[in-house]
Amino acid sequence: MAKKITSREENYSQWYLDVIEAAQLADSSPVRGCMIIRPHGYAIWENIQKELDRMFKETGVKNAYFPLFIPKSFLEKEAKHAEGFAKEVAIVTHHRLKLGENGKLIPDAPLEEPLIVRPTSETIMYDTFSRWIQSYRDLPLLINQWCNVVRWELRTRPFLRTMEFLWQEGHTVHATKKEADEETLAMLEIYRKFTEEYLAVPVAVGYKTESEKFAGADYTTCIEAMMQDTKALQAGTSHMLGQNFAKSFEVKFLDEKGESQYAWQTSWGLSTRIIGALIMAHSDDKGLVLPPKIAPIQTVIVPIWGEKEEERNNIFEAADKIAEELKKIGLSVEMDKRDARPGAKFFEWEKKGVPVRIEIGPKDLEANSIIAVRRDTGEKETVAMADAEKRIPELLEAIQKNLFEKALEFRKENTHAVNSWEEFVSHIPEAKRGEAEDAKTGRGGFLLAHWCGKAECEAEIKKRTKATIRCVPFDQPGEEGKCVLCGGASKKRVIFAKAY
RNA sequence: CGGAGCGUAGUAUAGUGGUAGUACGAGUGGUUUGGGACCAUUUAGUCCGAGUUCGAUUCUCGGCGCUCCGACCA
Repeated sequence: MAKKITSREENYSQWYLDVIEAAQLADSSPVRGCMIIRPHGYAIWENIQKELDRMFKETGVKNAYFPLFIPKSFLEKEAKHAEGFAKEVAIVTHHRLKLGENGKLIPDAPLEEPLIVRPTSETIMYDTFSRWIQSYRDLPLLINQWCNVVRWELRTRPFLRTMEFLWQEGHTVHATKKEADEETLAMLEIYRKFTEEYLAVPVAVGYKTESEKFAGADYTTCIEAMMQDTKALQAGTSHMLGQNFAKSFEVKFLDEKGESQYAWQTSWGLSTRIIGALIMAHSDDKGLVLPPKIAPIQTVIVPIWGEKEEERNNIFEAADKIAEELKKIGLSVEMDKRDARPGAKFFEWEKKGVPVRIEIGPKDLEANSIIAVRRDTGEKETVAMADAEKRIPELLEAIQKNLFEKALEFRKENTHAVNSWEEFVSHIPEAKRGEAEDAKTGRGGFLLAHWCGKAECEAEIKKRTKATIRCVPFDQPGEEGKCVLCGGASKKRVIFAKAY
């Protein structure tokens, strides 16, 4: 029997920290809520970067880098943006330390203007963009930046909400509103495609409500995923900024008639939070389950040998040959020749989420075959050595497909159309200390319900159930209905869910 | 910053007002190797401080630490 790592029911976040061997620094630490990512977790991030970067570049986006520090005056320029981020920024006020009498270092030399550690880079980038852009010939400007940002959150959760996180933020500038609208949706589509096709995590796409949109945007679009505990996770956002920042930062251009115009802008981001989504969407009690397209190791080969040295050498030779063949067709292969028992190795690679394990032992060598084991289903099959380079990619493809379908099926099972308040609250999970007022014993999930569009109703529902509007989905058909709370008129259902 | 709970070996856990156990891990020697090996052996622990007591790991108070929950959050 496999040893369970830690029960998901008891403590979800501890469980996935265990499987990925990552850590969040404790609350008592001065850098509480920051995270440490070990090599195996970081390798996943590198693969995410690689694929996203490729997709961005196909649309003409170029990478650049801007300063970590933002002058306070920059953040003040766009009023809504300033208001939205003021509560959660780290501020640099000094630029030197002096040695005190007791050996303690004391901040010295205050800065004339405090610097904000970027919570996002709109302001510092657009100040520069205003100088880069002169005429319509300079547009569109399509810039992306891979960096870290800091948001001083009161309560953190590993990967899902950390004080410092890694992300990419894209910023584009356009001559027309239409072009910017299209860009906003095009980038969201890249996020959807990436998340579904590479991470095998199905997502709902739609608009954020006014109360949930990005501070300073005209509107925000998002992808929302469902985790295995039925809670929702915002996995990526794409914002139409309109001319809000253009007006604050003087991002102007001369059009074909020689007239000065404010530009239209978008920004879009996806962070290390997506690793949390990946872990929580697929993993089981044996550990991580990684979709083949993003797994740092796609196949691990575990040779099994007896006591005879000659036999061992023969097995190693055959294993090396298989590894070479698989590497030649582009797979990432790990060879595990360590002197340990096979069972111990199996468990270790399962915990790390490697999609396919290959076993080669004396019996297999004799039969000129190998054993291939799928991580998602645990199924074992015998494959002729000559067929390995054909069969292993097939298995990887099947795993990728199966993971997505399983997650999609789970989401379907936990999505409910509800038509009354009684029905709505019947799906809200049982109340714990200090939780939702109207909670019953439901399983949660996505609730498709009518909503009148008023922020007061949205807030009241949140207060009573802890469920928020995750998005106003693009693909919901128009349908006359009544707001689930106040009975006001509604033309479309929205997705309510408890969120991370 | 509030509310609750918990502090026993590297980790996970028992137990007791009088000698602190077990498992895993780690070290050594040997036998092993197709699902977390076995035998022998070694290793290491009651968060800190004060009080009650002949005696405190246990009871009381204070501190510190950790976890969970809440406020905050695109």
